[in-house]
This record gives sequence, structure tokens and C-alpha cells, in this order.
Amino acid sequence: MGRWEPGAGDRLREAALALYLEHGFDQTMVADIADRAGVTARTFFRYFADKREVLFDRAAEMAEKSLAALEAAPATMSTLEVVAAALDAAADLIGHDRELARQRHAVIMANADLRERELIKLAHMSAALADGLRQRGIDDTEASLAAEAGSAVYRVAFERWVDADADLDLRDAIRQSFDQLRALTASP
Amino acid sequence: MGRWEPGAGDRLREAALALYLEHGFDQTMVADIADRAGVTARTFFRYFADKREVLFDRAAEMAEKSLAALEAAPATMSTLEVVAAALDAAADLIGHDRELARQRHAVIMANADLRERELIKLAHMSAALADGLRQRGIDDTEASLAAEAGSAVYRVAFERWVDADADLDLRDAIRQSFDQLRALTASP
DNA sequence: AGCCTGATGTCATCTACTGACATCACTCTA
DNA sequence: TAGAGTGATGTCAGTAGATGACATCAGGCT
Repeated sequence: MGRWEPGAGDRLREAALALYLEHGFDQTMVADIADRAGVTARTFFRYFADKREVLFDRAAEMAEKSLAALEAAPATMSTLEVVAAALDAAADLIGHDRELARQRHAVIMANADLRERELIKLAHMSAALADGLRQRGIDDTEASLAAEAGSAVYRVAFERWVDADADLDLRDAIRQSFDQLRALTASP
Repeated sequence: MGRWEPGAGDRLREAALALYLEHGFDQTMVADIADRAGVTARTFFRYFADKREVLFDRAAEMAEKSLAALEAAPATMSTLEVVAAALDAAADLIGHDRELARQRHAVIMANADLRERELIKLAHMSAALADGLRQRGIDDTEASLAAEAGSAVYRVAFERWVDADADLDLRDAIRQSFDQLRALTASP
């Protein structure tokens, strides 16, 4: 056994979510989170770049997984199908625990600064997917548009999924939103 | 003549952009901006909610104008045409001064916090447009998707416009991106 | 002349965040 | 096995963004 309990990062993540849920993001101080996790505020900032990032550092993993899925997609797929495959991979990561997703989403939606951070994470993923598409030889603007459209589809689908009363599969929600986008853009 | 020079807000906006350009956002302190504008830092925060907002408070105007255009669009237009009309109105506001747009864009792209703020402003506009579409009786998810797709089109078109070597009309760039999105979603 | 108002300044304070340095259980090596 | 090295953490001091409370004062109103 080490000098300190291991897993400080996880403890900080859990403590932060709980406190943000209970008292709100603004009312929670970094020192509170650190106390609850049994470390000091200085340690918090060694694990997370800022007070918001504690809710988002797992997003990098999601971006990697979906990029990997994009790169693994067969060359015969259309651009949009490739993007859909990438989003499916992302959905697999979070689609299993809707309660956690709901809590996290509630916290984020309740605070403008957190919404900002969420948006830039999605934008980052979108940019990564666009790069991946370009690697496949897809035209520059088309790659950006496809990735951005995919990001929009994901946002809308996620919102619908997390707010849904009944059970709904995130992948299904994404697929439905894709179809709806196709229908939308089909009529001039 | 009053006790103070009028137009403190405009002076602060100009001073901030100039200093952010010259030294970068992080290296610029609010006190510097205030000094240059001939006021104190406290006054800065009376005009702008935070250090970033000084670059973005005009965005509300853009959202209003484009929403107005959306509401004024004839009922015969398709959903996507309505969104395109709204974006045209937004483009009219900033499409005339590409040099200013370029400077502002350079400053924003150089800093992650500013990119975040930009994204939430666009998200706000997108949400407003989606609401406007719902008022027209358009289905909930379809409204969100159309607005998000429009936002994506705008982002991509703006980027292309602001980086373009030759003269390019922002409205044209938007229209081209819309066409490209249609082509993209036409193939399954 | 005296009062009111609104924009600004001044001051105190909080809190996020950072750099520099100290500490100490654990590990590796001579 | 003693001693050096390592890495995660604590401690402390400091910067800067942001906010509340109160003071100031030119210009307008009565």
C-alpha cells in the first residue's frame, strides 16, 4: 500500500459530479471537491486543467474510439455512412449507462460554462472525424460538412435519448436522426 | 459634454481587439484594456460579463436579425430554404467587412477559451432558429436538425470565406455549402 | 438652490489557477 | 542494506478574473 490511496483521479471525478449535482457548479469550490476526495486543491489541478475539465476528460477516449471506427470502415461506404459508423462507436461507450449520462447532462445543461466546454469537446471530435475523412481522400469542405452534420445528428439524438421516457437505444436514436436529416435535405 | 467621454463600450471593444491581436488573449489583462479605453477595470465588467464577452456581445444582434428573417420567410419555402434565408441575413451583417472578420477570427482561433465562447454563441443562434422553425409548425426534432445543419453549413462557409485568397461573397459561400450538404446526404 | 440620477471610481474580497519548493514512502542499485 | 533517486502529494505565496458595497460628481429637474 502506497503513501496515499490510489485512484485520486477517479475519486475527484466522482466527488465533483456529486457536488455539482447537489449544490450546482458555481456553488461548488475546488477545495470542496478536493476535500471530499481526500486531497488538496493543488492536486485537483494536477489531474484536471480546470474546474470544468473534471467532467470532460473522458471525452478524449470517445474521440479516439470513434476515429478508430472511422478508419476501420470499409472503403465502399459512402461518406455519411462512415460518419455514422464513427458515431455508433461513440454511442457504444456511453449508451450503456443512461442514468450516469443523465446526471452528467443535467449538470452540464445547468451551467453555461459547462455547456461551452461540452461544445468544444464535440467540436474537437468533429474536427478529428473531418481529418479522418480527408485521409480517406474526401474533399476538404465535404469532409468538414459531413463531420459537422454528424456532430449535429449526434447532439440531437443524444438529447432525445437522454430525455426519453421509455427505453431507447442511443444507436437507434442516431440512426433515426440521420434518416431525418436525409429526408430534410432531400426536398429542395 | 458629459463628465466622461461617451461610447465607453465601443472604446473597450476596440481596445480589446487591438490588444488581443497584438499580445494575445492570455497576455492581455482587463486592466490593460480598460486603461487604453480610459476607464477602470470595474467599468469593463459593467459593460461586459467577462473578458471574452467583449468580442461577442454583438452576436445577439446577429441572432435577432437572422431570426427575424426566418420569421419573415414565406410559408411556401421548405424548411432548409427558410434556414438558408436566415443565414443570409446573418451573412449580411458581417459579410461587408472581411478584414474585421479576419482579425476577430484570428484572435478567437488562437485561444481555446474564445473558441468555446464562439461555439456557444452559434449554439444559441441555432437554438433560436430551431424555436422559430417550431413556431412554424415544424416537427421538434426536424427543427433542431435543420437549425443544427444550418449552423454547420454556416461554420464551414464562414471558415472558407475568411480564409479565401480571392474575393468571395459570404452568401455565395453559404449557398455552395448548402448545395454540398444536399449532395452529401443524397447518396445513401 | 437643492435634489435626483446614472455612469464611474475606489476598496475589499473571493476564488480559480500557477510556480517553486518541501516531503516522504517506495524502489532501485552498488 | 545503506543511500540515491523517483513520483505523487502537500505547502505557500502570488496573479488575475470577477463581484458587491459604497463614494463621487456632472448634468438635469423642480
